[in-house]
Parts: sequence; structure tokens; C-alpha cells
Amino acid sequence: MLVIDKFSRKPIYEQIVEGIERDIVTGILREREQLPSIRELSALLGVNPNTIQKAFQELDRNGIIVSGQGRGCFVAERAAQKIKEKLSVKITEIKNIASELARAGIEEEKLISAIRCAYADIQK
Amino acid sequence: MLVIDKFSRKPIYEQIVEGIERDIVTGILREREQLPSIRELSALLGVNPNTIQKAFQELDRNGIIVSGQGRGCFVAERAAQKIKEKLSVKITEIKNIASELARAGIEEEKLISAIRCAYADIQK
DNA sequence: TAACTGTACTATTTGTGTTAGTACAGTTAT
DNA sequence: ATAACTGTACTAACACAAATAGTACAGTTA
Repeated sequence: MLVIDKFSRKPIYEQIVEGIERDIVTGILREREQLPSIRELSALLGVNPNTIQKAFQELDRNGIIVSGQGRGCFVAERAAQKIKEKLSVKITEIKNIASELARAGIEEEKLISAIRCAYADIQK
Repeated sequence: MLVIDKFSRKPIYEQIVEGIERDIVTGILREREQLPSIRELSALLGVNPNTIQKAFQELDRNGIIVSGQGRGCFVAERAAQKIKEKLSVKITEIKNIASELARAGIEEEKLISAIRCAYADIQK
């Protein structure tokens, strides 16, 4: 489940966004399922409610969740697919690091095997 | 040569560190070669001298450069090799992103080809 | 109606990066 | 010895963003 690293360079609200998106993609959270309320999640994670709210706002804005005043927040339909489309930017991220390592003289095969290794770990 | 992006999330001093390390690894800066002075580089990049100093301190602490009061800063011996060793953490970084994408259902081949593409771009 | 939801504010605190300025100490060349 | 350059070590101030704290309001549900 969602874990927050308070010392990461990544802002907490961003970690929450990514954590929830990951839970949706991996099926831990299903479409139409209700999320914990802002206050509830705030207490659970030991984070200020406003920080949770900021994360939920972003998820709502991107159509990943649907939030209704008084009703609660729910995973949107086709949320997983929307997230996957968004993930293509991460591929660019990998490309950038790879370029850096390429310039630094790291062998291409070393990266390839790192990728295969990561996939192998998941597939079990 | 070194270019600074003032709007990056990455701090300027960190960009300088990475930029100099890249120049060392690519051979633009050679071992024992003298770097521009702090004040000189400060004027060149339009950054505060303290910011340059912070970058140089880190490079010095890591044994990438050797700085002597009154003498100047020089690329350390075996600097390129030390940097390469340090770069192995970036491979872990790639692995982490790959795991994330794997869980998200992105095909393994998509990442592999991204890596190959990055290397192809460099090799020209 | 009561108890829950999300929403919308303002104010404050905190941390970090950056800038600014000054002073000091060692090296080098003249 | 002197001048002009080096790096080093401070303190202070500023800017910005993230995070916290607190309050109030509005809609939903049982």
C-alpha cells in the first residue's frame, strides 16, 4: 500500500498521486471503488489534510478519480487506461538517463539486462 | 559546454556538478587540467559565486577535483573512473522506473527499444 | 437532524536554494 | 615585497515551494 518518504525530493502530494495511480494500475484499487476520505487518509498517512486534498485535486483534474462533495472520491472509469497513456513520459525519462549513461561510457548491454531483470522480478 | 537551466527542479549547483562530471567523462576536461576559477565561472554562467563554490566543494569532497587555496581547481587523477563508478546508482534508478512501468503493463520491448534508440543517438 | 463527505480559503511555518557582501589565507608572477 | 590572482569561510537576506494549521462552508447520506 501507499508509503510516504518524507525525505524524498519528490513532494508528498506527488508521491500520493503516484501511489494511488500505481494502486489503480496494479488492480489494488478498482474502477468505481471508493477511496478513503481526505481526513481518513490524512490520519492514516500522518500527513496534513491539505496535502491529501492537493493530491486528490490533481487526480480529479486528470480524470483519474471523481470526487463529489459530500459523497466521497471514487476511482474513475477507464482510470487505469488513462494512467497508462500518461506513463509514456516515463519512457522519455528512461531515455534521458540512458543517454547520460551512454555518454559516460556505460555499456548498452548493462542497461538492457537491468531492464530485463526488472521485468523478471515482476513476472513472478 | 556547460548550460544551466534555471527553471529545472534540479538545483543549479547540482547541474554544475553533473555538467563538469560529464565534461570529464567525455574527455572535454582532462585529468590534471585546471578548471576556470570560481569567480570566472560565476561570471561566465551568470550564477552567484557561492553556488559555484558549493558545486566545487561537492566535487572536491568526492575526489573528482582537487582544489588548492591560491592555486586553483584541477581535475583529479582517475576522476573519470570515479565518476563511472558513481554512475552505477543511475542504473538502479532505471531499474526502478522499469519496475513501475512493468507493473503498469508497458511492454518490455518498448523500453528496450528506447534504450537502443538513446544509444544510437549518441553513437553518431 | 446528525454525521459524514469534499471544497475553499488565509495565515504560518519550514526548508532549501540562491544571492549578496565581506573578510581571510595561500600561491604565483613581477 | 607587492600585486593580483586563487580558494575558503562566514553571516545575512531573499525567494520560493511544500507543508502545516485552522476555520468555515456546502453537499450527501442515513
